[in-house]
Amino acid sequence: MEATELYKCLADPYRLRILSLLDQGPLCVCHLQDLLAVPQVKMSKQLASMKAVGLIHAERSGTWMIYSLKNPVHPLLQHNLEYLRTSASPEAERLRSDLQQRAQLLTQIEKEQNPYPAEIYACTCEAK
Amino acid sequence: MEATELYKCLADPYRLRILSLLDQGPLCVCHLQDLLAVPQVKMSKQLASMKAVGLIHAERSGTWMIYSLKNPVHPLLQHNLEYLRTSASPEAERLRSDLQQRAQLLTQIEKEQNPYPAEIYACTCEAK
DNA sequence: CAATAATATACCCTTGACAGTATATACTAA
DNA sequence: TTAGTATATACTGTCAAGGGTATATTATTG
Repeated sequence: MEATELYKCLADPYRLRILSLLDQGPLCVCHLQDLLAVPQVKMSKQLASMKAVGLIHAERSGTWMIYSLKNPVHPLLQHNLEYLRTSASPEAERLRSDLQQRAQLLTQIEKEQNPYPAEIYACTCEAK
Repeated sequence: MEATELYKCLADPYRLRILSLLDQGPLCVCHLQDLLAVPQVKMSKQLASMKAVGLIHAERSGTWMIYSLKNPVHPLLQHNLEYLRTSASPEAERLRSDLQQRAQLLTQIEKEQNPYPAEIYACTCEAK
């Protein structure tokens, strides 16, 4: 995949946030919808576009689709995510708060009564 | 400047090449036109757009406009250019060949009879 | 001032990205 | 099979990016 295509993905705040989240582990579409607070259709299309350029990968689990970064993770993507994770911009702040919310969501799924199948939680924990 | 804006700039191959070239030192529009082989109007517009978001900076010298990266160079840009400079993609190849051509152009300007004013050459050598 | 060189802008046109609505698909469960 | 849930796609409209042509601007030179 070309650098230009990757930059096009990174150039949208939502796609950037999705990639940042997926870098921590797989998530299903409904998780991503909740975390970013976007309508289903928008999420689905953003994911489809990144899948089309080979950045991410989808795997069905029942009615759920589990998305993850494609392996091996594009080194330029990794590079940028690592940078943003420690940078000081408002965008970077938001990425960090996304990750916190993700962690909360996962513990909630694990401990409380569970709207999502345990299978997905398991999936989000193994390095894909 | 927001990361998203920077990524939008990087998402165009020509803008990426321009930024890569300017990272080595200032250049005037006509140099950039020659190096990238694009029509004057296109170059002028790309430069204007990057100037508008505060990535680059222009300074007049006679009839010439000398463009340079704005100081301090955006660390995320620096990060990406450094990465691309040593990566293996076809795009990275092109960036490297651009830099070679730039070096040739500069020595040519220095040694042979000179279509550009020495002033500009001087300018391209000082770290802005 | 006239002519020329380098660069920028205005204008028009085409194309692609994105949003929203509705509908289709894939799967599960009763 | 019917209903329901999760996700994807088709369709439509809007808007911004980008290309090309022509023209304007700014400075230089004679």
